[in-house]
Amino acid sequence: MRIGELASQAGVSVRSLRYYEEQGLLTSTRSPSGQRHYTDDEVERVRLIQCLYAAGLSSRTIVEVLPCVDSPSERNSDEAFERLLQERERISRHIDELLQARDALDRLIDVNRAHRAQLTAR
Amino acid sequence: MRIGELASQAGVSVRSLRYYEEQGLLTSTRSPSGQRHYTDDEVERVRLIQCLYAAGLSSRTIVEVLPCVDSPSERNSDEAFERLLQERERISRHIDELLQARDALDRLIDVNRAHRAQLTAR
DNA sequence: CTAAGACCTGACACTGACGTCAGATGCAAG
DNA sequence: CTTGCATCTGACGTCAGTGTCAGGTCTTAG
Repeated sequence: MRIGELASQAGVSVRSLRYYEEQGLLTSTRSPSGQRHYTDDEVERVRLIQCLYAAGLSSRTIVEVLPCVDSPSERNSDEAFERLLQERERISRHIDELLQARDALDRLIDVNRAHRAQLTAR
Repeated sequence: MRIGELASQAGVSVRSLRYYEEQGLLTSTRSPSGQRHYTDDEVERVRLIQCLYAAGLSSRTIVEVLPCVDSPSERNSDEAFERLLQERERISRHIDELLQARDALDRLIDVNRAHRAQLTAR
């Protein structure tokens, strides 16, 4: 599959895929003319990458944890595994922050609804 | 209270406070010499702003919803209220994304733990 | 009064994941 | 063959919140 196909299947831009490769998140085989080719598996990989980005991991961090994705059976990934645990915690903290913020918004919404109800009643 | 005091009480940088003012999130009274002065209430306001930033709202969005904070009783805030609801939904969706990402990490962590256990056993 | 530290404005730097453009090449269909 | 679309590399643009520096003024303790 060529880059455009992968992009549309994974729901990202072609630009992003090239960027991922540049950052070491994704590899491609090249045709003699230099065009990138991908296997079907890469679709899932790109989706995972997107998921991690959405969770606030940076390219560099994703690179650091990739050993746990690519070779969980090898021992060379102590740092990667440690990083994985760290990021899990970070995400949990972030979720807590968002829950707090949502509560704050809910309180605001309630207060405003109350005032609006009054105005309507008058 | 002057800007340094507010900064330390609210746990943000002086730079940030000036930026908030520039963006219309915060107002200050000025001493004759031009120094900013704040009331105690502003501490809470800054904390709320920080909370909203942490939830992914931009300065512009915060400006848009501020009428709901400052004058929930007035009717001029239909758009603001609408925006409030929108942002609440956005945050909820973001929380879902984070939960998904955390699940993905948890699966990775489990797989890696399993492999590690095997290695240790040998 | 004086020195140190807080404050002022204005401006440039930075980060990171892309968008976008330019100019060149590859490839499939008519 | 050609036309048109996909792809290539390389480079610059963007956005937003904040760090940081420069050069000047204000305030306060001793």
